[in-house]
Amino acid sequence: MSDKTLVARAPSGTHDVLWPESTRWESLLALFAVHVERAGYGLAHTPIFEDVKVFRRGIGEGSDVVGKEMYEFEDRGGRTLALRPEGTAPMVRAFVQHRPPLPWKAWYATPAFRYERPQAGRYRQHHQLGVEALGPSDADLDVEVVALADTFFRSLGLAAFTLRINSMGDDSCRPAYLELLTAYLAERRDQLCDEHRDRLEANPLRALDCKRDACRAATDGAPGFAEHLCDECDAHFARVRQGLDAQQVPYVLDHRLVRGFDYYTRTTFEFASAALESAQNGIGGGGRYDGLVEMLGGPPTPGIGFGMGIERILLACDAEGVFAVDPARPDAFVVDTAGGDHARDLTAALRAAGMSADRAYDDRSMKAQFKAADKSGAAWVLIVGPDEAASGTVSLRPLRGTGDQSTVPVAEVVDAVRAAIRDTPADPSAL
RNA sequence: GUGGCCGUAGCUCAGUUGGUCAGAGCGCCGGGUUGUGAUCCCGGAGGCCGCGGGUUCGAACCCCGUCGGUCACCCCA
Repeated sequence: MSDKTLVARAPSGTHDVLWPESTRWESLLALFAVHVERAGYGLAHTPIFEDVKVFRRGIGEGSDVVGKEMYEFEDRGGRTLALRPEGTAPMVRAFVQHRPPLPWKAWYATPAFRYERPQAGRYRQHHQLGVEALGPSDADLDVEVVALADTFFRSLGLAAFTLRINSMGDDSCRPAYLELLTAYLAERRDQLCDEHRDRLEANPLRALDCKRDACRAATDGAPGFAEHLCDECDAHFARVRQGLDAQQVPYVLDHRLVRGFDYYTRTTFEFASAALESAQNGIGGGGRYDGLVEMLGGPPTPGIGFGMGIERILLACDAEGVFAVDPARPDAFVVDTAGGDHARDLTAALRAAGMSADRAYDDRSMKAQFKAADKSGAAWVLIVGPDEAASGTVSLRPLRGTGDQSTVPVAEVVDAVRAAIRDTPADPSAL
């Protein structure tokens, strides 16, 4: 393989986001920020790598993410670190380290790394938006978090998605339920698929969300966690459902919903897009993790949060034909066939006055410069040819919409463009 | 990590049973006489057919490997 093909290619499972797609990302981030900050969540940045123990303890040694998907490495000082595979554990680590006042409500936007076989909607570096709320065990906080995700998706225009929720109980009711489930599955051990027959004792919950027909049949009548919660968890879950109903957030109860991380307790939920053909249709998910802060060395502190995948959200938007973002168009484009001084100085003057301006380079023909102006989507073209240069003027011509070309003295150009923009409809494409 | 499919110009793709098969559309660049774009017309640049090896007189077309993509599984955003 030549050096060229070896180097000029993003690593497998990673991808570049260039303009104009990056404009969509920016918009998505901005919308998310406004959405969650309105609910009191503040932005937090944490390192993209952490001591590997942060993930091992929180997510769980037995999980696939920790067991076989982490980008783990040793730094020059001999520390064992890992690129973050998800956003919650690092945020909780930051909470434990700084102990901000409760309740602590924070949001994040971060890359996440998992060594998996790439396919559409599944990348080795993908990007997540999420929130975490620490402190209250109040079920209304669960409702707030879930509803925040739901309304965010809808604000993008997404409609073809479903929300599934379940309760994973807590320390006081999970052992008994696991025993019940294990006993039930043990009686049907022969019906389970190979994999889950082997994992029955280690993690019986996994069999519940197995997609193979054998397992599905065997688990169809299995006891659901929601029916075997302790009184406290049962009341909590009831309050959550009541709140979602009141907020008119559609959901379905799914006792098969088992999330992959060990830290989840009580409420868990997942959003899946029905518009995505791929098996990678999960666009967001999360849950309560009342024991995680302690696992990472902090005081007993309940918490809940969600994470959503930017790439998958955008794929879902494409599939539904929503959330198209128009790239920015410059206010003015300077066409200069009189040497280039005016293109250089006029764009600078316009930018200094707070307007956006662009130009062509390399002394191209007038036709070429006009083509460039058109492609840029500029609202106005400022023309400086030999005539204007000689008379100290600039011709101002609307590129979209109606209006005649006019000529103004160079000294008045900035003001003239400012006035012209003010009178131009905000949406040029509407013309 | 396991298995199926795929990999031709910037993009979307054609390329008959291996022998003018290196092409089209879009995009890009230039031109259509004297300074005005998005339409139209003409012309041009651009690809060692992912990469490496093999079979053959000869391979984009066959075989092997490798890299990448894609689909399913696993798991998840």
